[in-house]
Amino acid sequence: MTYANALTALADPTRRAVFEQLRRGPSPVSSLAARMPVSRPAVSQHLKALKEAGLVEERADGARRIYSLRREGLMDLRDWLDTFWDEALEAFRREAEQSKQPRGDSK
Amino acid sequence: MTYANALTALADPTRRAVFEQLRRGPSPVSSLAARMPVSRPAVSQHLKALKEAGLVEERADGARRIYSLRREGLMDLRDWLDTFWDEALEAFRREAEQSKQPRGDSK
DNA sequence: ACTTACGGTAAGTCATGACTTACGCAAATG
DNA sequence: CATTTGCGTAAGTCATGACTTACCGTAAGT
Repeated sequence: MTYANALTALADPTRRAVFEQLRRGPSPVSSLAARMPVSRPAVSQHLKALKEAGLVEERADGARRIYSLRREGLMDLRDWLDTFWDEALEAFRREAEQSKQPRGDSK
Repeated sequence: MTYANALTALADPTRRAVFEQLRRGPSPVSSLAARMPVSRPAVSQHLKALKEAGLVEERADGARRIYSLRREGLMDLRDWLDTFWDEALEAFRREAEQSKQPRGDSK
Protein backbone atom coordinates (compact mmCIF):
# COMPACT_ATOMS: atom_id res chain seq x y z
CA MET A 1 0.00 0.00 0.00
CA THR A 2 2.99 2.23 0.27
CA TYR A 3 3.31 2.43 -3.49
CA ALA A 4 0.28 4.69 -3.22
CA ASN A 5 2.26 7.19 -1.18
CA ALA A 6 5.06 7.15 -3.71
CA LEU A 7 2.59 7.80 -6.51
CA THR A 8 0.92 10.74 -4.82
CA ALA A 9 4.28 12.19 -3.82
CA LEU A 10 5.71 11.93 -7.30
CA ALA A 11 2.64 13.22 -9.06
CA ASP A 12 3.44 16.85 -8.42
CA PRO A 13 5.85 18.27 -11.04
CA THR A 14 7.78 20.51 -8.68
CA ARG A 15 8.17 17.80 -6.09
CA ARG A 16 9.24 15.38 -8.78
CA ALA A 17 11.83 17.89 -9.92
CA VAL A 18 13.21 18.08 -6.40
CA PHE A 19 13.36 14.31 -6.25
CA GLU A 20 15.11 14.10 -9.59
CA GLN A 21 17.69 16.66 -8.58
CA LEU A 22 18.74 14.36 -5.79
CA ARG A 23 20.04 11.94 -8.39
CA ARG A 24 23.05 14.26 -8.58
CA GLY A 25 23.76 13.28 -5.02
CA PRO A 26 22.95 14.40 -1.48
CA SER A 27 22.24 18.08 -1.15
CA PRO A 28 21.19 20.71 1.39
CA VAL A 29 17.87 22.48 0.96
CA SER A 30 19.13 25.81 -0.29
CA SER A 31 21.11 24.26 -3.13
CA LEU A 32 18.02 22.47 -4.31
CA ALA A 33 15.90 25.57 -4.01
CA ALA A 34 18.45 27.62 -5.94
CA ARG A 35 17.82 25.52 -9.03
CA MET A 36 14.08 25.71 -8.72
CA PRO A 37 11.54 28.32 -9.74
CA VAL A 38 9.82 28.25 -6.34
CA SER A 39 10.70 29.58 -2.92
CA ARG A 40 12.87 27.77 -0.42
CA PRO A 41 10.01 27.08 2.00
CA ALA A 42 8.13 25.45 -0.86
CA VAL A 43 11.08 23.12 -1.39
CA SER A 44 11.16 22.39 2.32
CA GLN A 45 7.54 21.39 2.21
CA HIS A 46 8.11 19.12 -0.75
CA LEU A 47 11.05 17.49 0.98
CA LYS A 48 8.86 16.85 3.97
CA ALA A 49 6.30 15.17 1.76
CA LEU A 50 8.96 13.09 0.04
CA LYS A 51 10.38 12.08 3.37
CA GLU A 52 7.01 10.98 4.68
CA ALA A 53 6.58 8.95 1.54
CA GLY A 54 9.89 7.24 2.28
CA LEU A 55 11.46 8.51 -0.92
CA VAL A 56 14.08 10.66 0.69
CA GLU A 57 16.12 10.73 3.86
CA GLU A 58 17.53 13.54 5.93
CA ARG A 59 20.84 13.89 7.68
CA ALA A 60 21.97 16.80 9.80
CA ASP A 61 25.22 18.57 9.10
CA GLY A 62 25.51 21.45 11.50
CA ALA A 63 22.86 23.95 10.61
CA ARG A 64 22.22 22.21 7.31
CA ARG A 65 19.97 19.35 6.52
CA ILE A 66 21.36 17.10 3.84
CA TYR A 67 18.75 15.25 1.84
CA SER A 68 19.40 12.18 -0.24
CA LEU A 69 17.51 9.61 -2.27
CA ARG A 70 16.04 6.52 -0.69
CA ARG A 71 15.78 4.10 -3.55
CA GLU A 72 14.04 1.54 -1.37
CA GLY A 73 11.10 3.89 -1.40
CA LEU A 74 10.70 3.17 -5.07
CA MET A 75 10.79 -0.57 -4.59
CA ASP A 76 7.14 -1.00 -3.77
CA LEU A 77 6.16 1.16 -6.68
CA ARG A 78 8.31 -0.97 -8.92
CA ASP A 79 6.77 -4.15 -7.57
CA TRP A 80 3.28 -2.79 -8.03
CA LEU A 81 4.05 -1.94 -11.62
CA ASP A 82 5.22 -5.48 -12.18
CA THR A 83 1.89 -6.90 -11.09
CA PHE A 84 0.51 -5.65 -14.38
CA TRP A 85 2.81 -7.86 -16.36
CA ASP A 86 3.28 -10.94 -14.29
CA GLU A 87 0.60 -13.17 -15.73
CA ALA A 88 1.14 -16.08 -13.39
CA LEU A 89 0.73 -13.89 -10.37
CA GLU A 90 -2.24 -12.24 -11.95
CA ALA A 91 -3.98 -15.53 -12.61
CA PHE A 92 -3.37 -16.54 -9.03
CA ARG A 93 -4.71 -13.25 -7.78
CA ARG A 94 -7.74 -13.56 -9.99
CA GLU A 95 -8.47 -17.01 -8.69
CA ALA A 96 -8.04 -16.01 -5.08
CA GLU A 97 -10.40 -13.15 -5.68
CA GLN A 98 -12.97 -15.42 -7.24
CA SER A 99 -13.01 -18.10 -4.56
CA LYS A 100 -13.33 -15.42 -1.95
CA GLN A 101 -16.19 -13.71 -3.67
CA PRO A 102 -18.49 -16.17 -5.47
CA ARG A 103 -20.77 -13.47 -6.87
CA GLY A 104 -17.96 -11.62 -8.53
CA ASP A 105 -18.18 -11.30 -12.28
CA SER A 106 -17.07 -8.63 -14.68
CA LYS A 107 -20.21 -8.55 -16.79
CA MET B 1 7.95 12.96 -20.43
CA THR B 2 4.92 10.76 -20.69
CA TYR B 3 5.80 9.03 -17.45
CA ALA B 4 4.62 12.26 -15.89
CA ASN B 5 1.14 11.73 -17.27
CA ALA B 6 1.07 8.22 -15.94
CA LEU B 7 2.09 9.44 -12.51
CA THR B 8 -0.55 12.13 -12.31
CA ALA B 9 -3.20 9.78 -13.62
CA LEU B 10 -2.36 7.05 -11.12
CA ALA B 11 -2.03 9.36 -8.16
CA ASP B 12 -5.74 9.54 -7.51
CA PRO B 13 -6.97 6.59 -5.40
CA THR B 14 -10.29 6.19 -7.15
CA ARG B 15 -8.76 6.36 -10.58
CA ARG B 16 -6.11 3.91 -9.54
CA ALA B 17 -8.83 1.57 -8.32
CA VAL B 18 -10.51 1.75 -11.72
CA PHE B 19 -7.21 1.00 -13.37
CA GLU B 20 -6.54 -1.93 -11.10
CA GLN B 21 -9.95 -3.39 -11.73
CA LEU B 22 -9.07 -3.66 -15.37
CA ARG B 23 -6.51 -6.28 -14.46
CA ARG B 24 -9.46 -8.66 -14.27
CA GLY B 25 -9.93 -8.08 -17.96
CA PRO B 26 -11.76 -5.74 -20.33
CA SER B 27 -14.95 -4.32 -18.94
CA PRO B 28 -17.75 -1.92 -19.78
CA VAL B 29 -18.16 1.22 -17.74
CA SER B 30 -21.20 0.20 -15.68
CA SER B 31 -19.54 -2.96 -14.43
CA LEU B 32 -16.61 -0.99 -13.21
CA ALA B 33 -18.82 1.61 -11.60
CA ALA B 34 -20.87 -1.09 -9.86
CA ARG B 35 -17.82 -2.11 -7.85
CA MET B 36 -16.93 1.41 -6.93
CA PRO B 37 -18.17 3.78 -4.24
CA VAL B 38 -18.60 6.64 -6.70
CA SER B 39 -21.12 7.43 -9.39
CA ARG B 40 -20.95 6.18 -12.95
CA PRO B 41 -20.15 9.59 -14.43
CA ALA B 42 -17.22 9.83 -12.05
CA VAL B 43 -15.89 6.56 -13.41
CA SER B 44 -16.42 7.83 -16.94
CA GLN B 45 -14.33 10.86 -16.15
CA HIS B 46 -11.57 8.75 -14.66
CA LEU B 47 -11.55 6.51 -17.69
CA LYS B 48 -11.21 9.54 -19.89
CA ALA B 49 -8.21 10.68 -17.88
CA LEU B 50 -6.64 7.22 -18.00
CA LYS B 51 -7.21 7.07 -21.72
CA GLU B 52 -5.57 10.43 -22.29
CA ALA B 53 -2.64 9.22 -20.24
CA GLY B 54 -2.38 6.22 -22.56
CA LEU B 55 -3.01 3.78 -19.75
CA VAL B 56 -6.27 2.43 -21.07
CA GLU B 57 -7.95 1.85 -24.40
CA GLU B 58 -11.54 1.88 -25.48
CA ARG B 59 -13.44 -0.35 -27.86
CA ALA B 60 -17.08 0.00 -28.87
CA ASP B 61 -19.46 -2.93 -28.51
CA GLY B 62 -22.87 -1.70 -29.53
CA ALA B 63 -24.00 0.80 -26.99
CA ARG B 64 -21.23 -0.22 -24.63
CA ARG B 65 -17.70 0.96 -24.43
CA ILE B 66 -15.32 -1.75 -23.41
CA TYR B 67 -12.23 -0.51 -21.63
CA SER B 68 -9.03 -2.46 -21.24
CA LEU B 69 -5.50 -2.03 -19.94
CA ARG B 70 -2.73 -0.62 -22.11
CA ARG B 71 0.41 -1.94 -20.50
CA GLU B 72 2.58 0.02 -22.90
CA GLY B 73 1.37 3.08 -21.05
CA LEU B 74 3.29 1.89 -18.05
CA MET B 75 6.50 1.33 -19.97
CA ASP B 76 7.78 4.87 -19.74
CA LEU B 77 7.02 4.98 -16.07
CA ARG B 78 8.95 1.78 -15.62
CA ASP B 79 11.89 3.14 -17.58
CA TRP B 80 11.89 6.34 -15.58
CA LEU B 81 11.97 4.36 -12.36
CA ASP B 82 14.97 2.45 -13.63
CA THR B 83 16.94 5.64 -14.13
CA PHE B 84 17.26 5.79 -10.37
CA TRP B 85 19.16 2.54 -10.23
CA ASP B 86 21.18 2.49 -13.39
CA GLU B 87 24.46 3.91 -12.15
CA ALA B 88 26.21 3.88 -15.49
CA LEU B 89 23.52 5.93 -17.10
CA GLU B 90 23.43 8.20 -14.16
CA ALA B 91 27.14 8.88 -14.30
CA PHE B 92 26.86 9.65 -17.96
CA ARG B 93 23.95 11.97 -17.38
CA ARG B 94 25.81 13.70 -14.62
CA GLU B 95 28.81 14.23 -16.80
CA ALA B 96 26.77 15.52 -19.71
CA GLU B 97 25.10 17.95 -17.37
CA GLN B 98 28.39 19.18 -16.05
CA SER B 99 30.12 19.80 -19.37
CA LYS B 100 27.06 21.66 -20.54
CA GLN B 101 26.86 23.85 -17.48
CA PRO B 102 30.31 24.73 -16.07
CA ARG B 103 28.91 26.78 -13.22
CA GLY B 104 26.79 23.97 -11.89
CA ASP B 105 27.71 22.60 -8.50
CA SER B 106 25.68 21.08 -5.71
CA LYS B 107 27.27 22.94 -2.88
C1' DA C 1 -42.35 4.07 -32.22
C1' DC C 2 -41.70 3.64 -27.04
C1' DT C 3 -38.84 2.40 -23.61
C1' DT C 4 -35.02 0.99 -21.38
C1' DA C 5 -29.84 0.23 -21.08
C1' DC C 6 -25.40 2.46 -21.72
C1' DG C 7 -22.40 6.15 -21.30
C1' DG C 8 -20.41 10.70 -22.39
C1' DT C 9 -20.64 15.79 -21.25
C1' DA C 10 -22.18 20.23 -18.71
C1' DA C 11 -22.41 22.83 -14.73
C1' DG C 12 -21.75 23.68 -10.16
C1' DT C 13 -19.87 22.52 -5.36
C1' DC C 14 -16.33 21.61 -2.23
C1' DA C 15 -11.95 19.90 -0.46
C1' DT C 16 -7.23 19.49 -1.17
C1' DG C 17 -2.80 21.08 -1.72
C1' DA C 18 0.85 24.06 -3.81
C1' DC C 19 2.45 28.31 -3.21
C1' DT C 20 3.52 32.85 -0.82
C1' DT C 21 5.25 35.91 3.16
C1' DA C 22 6.28 36.24 7.93
C1' DC C 23 8.29 34.37 11.76
C1' DG C 24 11.26 31.71 14.98
C1' DC C 25 15.08 28.91 16.30
C1' DA C 26 19.69 26.65 16.04
C1' DA C 27 24.23 26.69 14.37
C1' DA C 28 28.18 29.16 12.30
C1' DT C 29 30.78 33.47 11.83
C1' DG C 30 32.82 37.95 13.00
C1' DC D 1 27.35 38.52 21.94
C1' DA D 2 25.50 40.31 17.55
C1' DT D 3 24.78 38.93 12.97
C1' DT D 4 24.18 36.03 9.44
C1' DT D 5 23.15 31.61 7.40
C1' DG D 6 20.17 27.59 6.95
C1' DC D 7 15.77 25.65 7.47
C1' DG D 8 11.42 24.40 9.36
C1' DT D 9 6.59 25.91 10.41
C1' DA D 10 2.32 28.99 10.54
C1' DA D 11 -1.17 31.27 8.22
C1' DG D 12 -3.54 32.68 4.41
C1' DT D 13 -4.55 32.70 -0.79
C1' DC D 14 -5.76 30.61 -4.92
C1' DA D 15 -6.15 27.08 -8.51
C1' DT D 16 -7.06 22.50 -9.50
C1' DG D 17 -9.66 18.58 -9.76
C1' DA D 18 -12.82 14.96 -7.86
C1' DC D 19 -17.34 14.50 -7.14
C1' DT D 20 -22.48 15.30 -7.72
C1' DT D 21 -27.01 15.81 -10.48
C1' DA D 22 -29.09 16.86 -14.78
C1' DC D 23 -29.20 16.23 -19.43
C1' DC D 24 -28.20 14.52 -24.02
C1' DG D 25 -27.47 11.21 -27.81
C1' DT D 26 -27.24 6.37 -29.45
C1' DA D 27 -28.09 1.52 -29.60
C1' DA D 28 -31.20 -2.63 -28.28
C1' DG D 29 -35.21 -4.77 -26.88
C1' DT D 30 -40.70 -4.99 -26.93
